[in-house]
Amino acid sequence: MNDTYEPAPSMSTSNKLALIDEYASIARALASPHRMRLLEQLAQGEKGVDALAEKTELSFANCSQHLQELRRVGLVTSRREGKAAIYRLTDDDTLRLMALIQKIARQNIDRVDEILDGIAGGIERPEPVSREVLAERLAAGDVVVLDIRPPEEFAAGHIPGALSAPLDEVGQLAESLDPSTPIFAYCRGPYCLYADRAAAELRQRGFDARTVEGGLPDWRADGRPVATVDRAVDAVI
Amino acid sequence: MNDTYEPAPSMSTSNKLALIDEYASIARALASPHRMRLLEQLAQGEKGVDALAEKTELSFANCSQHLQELRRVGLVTSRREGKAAIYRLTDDDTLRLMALIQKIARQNIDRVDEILDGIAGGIERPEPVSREVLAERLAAGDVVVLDIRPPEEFAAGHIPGALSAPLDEVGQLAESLDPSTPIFAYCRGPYCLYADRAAAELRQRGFDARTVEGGLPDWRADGRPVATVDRAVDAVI
DNA sequence: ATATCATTCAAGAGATTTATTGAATGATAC
DNA sequence: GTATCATTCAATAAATCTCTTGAATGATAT
Repeated sequence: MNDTYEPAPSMSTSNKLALIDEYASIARALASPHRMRLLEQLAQGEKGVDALAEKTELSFANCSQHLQELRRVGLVTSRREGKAAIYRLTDDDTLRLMALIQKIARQNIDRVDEILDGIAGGIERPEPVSREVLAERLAAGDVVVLDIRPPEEFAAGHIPGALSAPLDEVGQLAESLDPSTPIFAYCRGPYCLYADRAAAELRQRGFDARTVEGGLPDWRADGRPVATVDRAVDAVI
Repeated sequence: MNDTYEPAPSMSTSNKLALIDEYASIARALASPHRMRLLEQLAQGEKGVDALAEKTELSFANCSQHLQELRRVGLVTSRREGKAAIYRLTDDDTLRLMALIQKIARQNIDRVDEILDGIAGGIERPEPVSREVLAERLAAGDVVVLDIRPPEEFAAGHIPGALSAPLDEVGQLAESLDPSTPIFAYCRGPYCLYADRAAAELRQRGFDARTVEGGLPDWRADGRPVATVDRAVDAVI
């Protein structure tokens, strides 16, 4: 950009700035709702460009360009499989980054509450229940436990006895539930909002719905049992 | 913004998108080298607008606008002190977010190496030394340990026996060191690049300089002793 | 080789972001 | 009250990003 007469007495400013530019470019890659949605899709498992274009309702070329941008900064990687290009998140750091951003968004309570209130209808949110309580009530059988994550993640591992209830289908599922039975909802973890959104919607429909502290990873870390779904072939890797 | 005719059958799409927009806007706030530099400055401690404008070489109004953008998304907060507006990072999550982005940048080894090689001059980077080895060599007294963090952080706590060597001053300090004595450099932690940059520069000058695994927080977590600097009044909070 | 399909590249109009300028605000001192 | 200083606001031109279009590539099948 500028600097041409840099005597470089110590660390040269241009190198320092080059690194900062690198940081900024990673953030820039995340700074688009479309790319964020692409990452959310990829968080559920690797997908081809066509599937992603369809899910995100982006044009083909546009979707491809966004994916390339994400790849350029190392947030996703791709491989070819025949004619198809399969994209996936590079590693857990990408997930962690998304989770951290979501956590910060949540802590912007003032602003996010305006949005969440659109979901919750102004009803006050109850405290999450601990995993210990969840385990007790689950053993007693007097609660319904919902796994709000995408079906792929549910299949790969879930709390035994939980029902798979992807966010999109919570409303539909609610019609078959008894409103007098409490509902505990969980998702990916403390920074994931799926369970919050689902519980808010269920409370709005008159259910006694609460979220669970932490998500499946925390449950697993407690040393508690995890169930998987055996599907036709190798649906679970 | 838009949506007026949303029957909201289950989770309404507009709420979902509103949240994703919120995430993206947080990332967008980070997606500018200038704002990233402002955050780096603020990571060293709270500062007024004038100090930040000077440090980052931004015009006053421009600096103020960038800070407002960071505040808008909750990454920093401000308070008034007389006529001055003092800004600081909202909480550790902002630091964590920066660290994670830096880590991802570092893992983009292909690209970042091109930049780091500009610092390292193509010399291969040795493995970091463990904190255990550091403690032994420090006790034996046959190494120089450098703390590459900003002076404020050094004052608040550092490895006993370490010299404060802010990145900007490493080159200058090097002139007073014996090139035959190995140098161990540390900074904030595994995702902070200060020590890497300092060690690269020192190696380029002919020193045997290596980084330490982890940073001061890890050292502290090991239960090892930490020294502080007592300054005039309440420099250390 | 040719055809076909999925993906990528390249270029341009349109929208958004940025830095600058100069004026407005808010807090303190007189 | 007025003056002064630090900061913020508002408006504009320049730079950048985005999406669309249509052509180019790469892999497979015929």
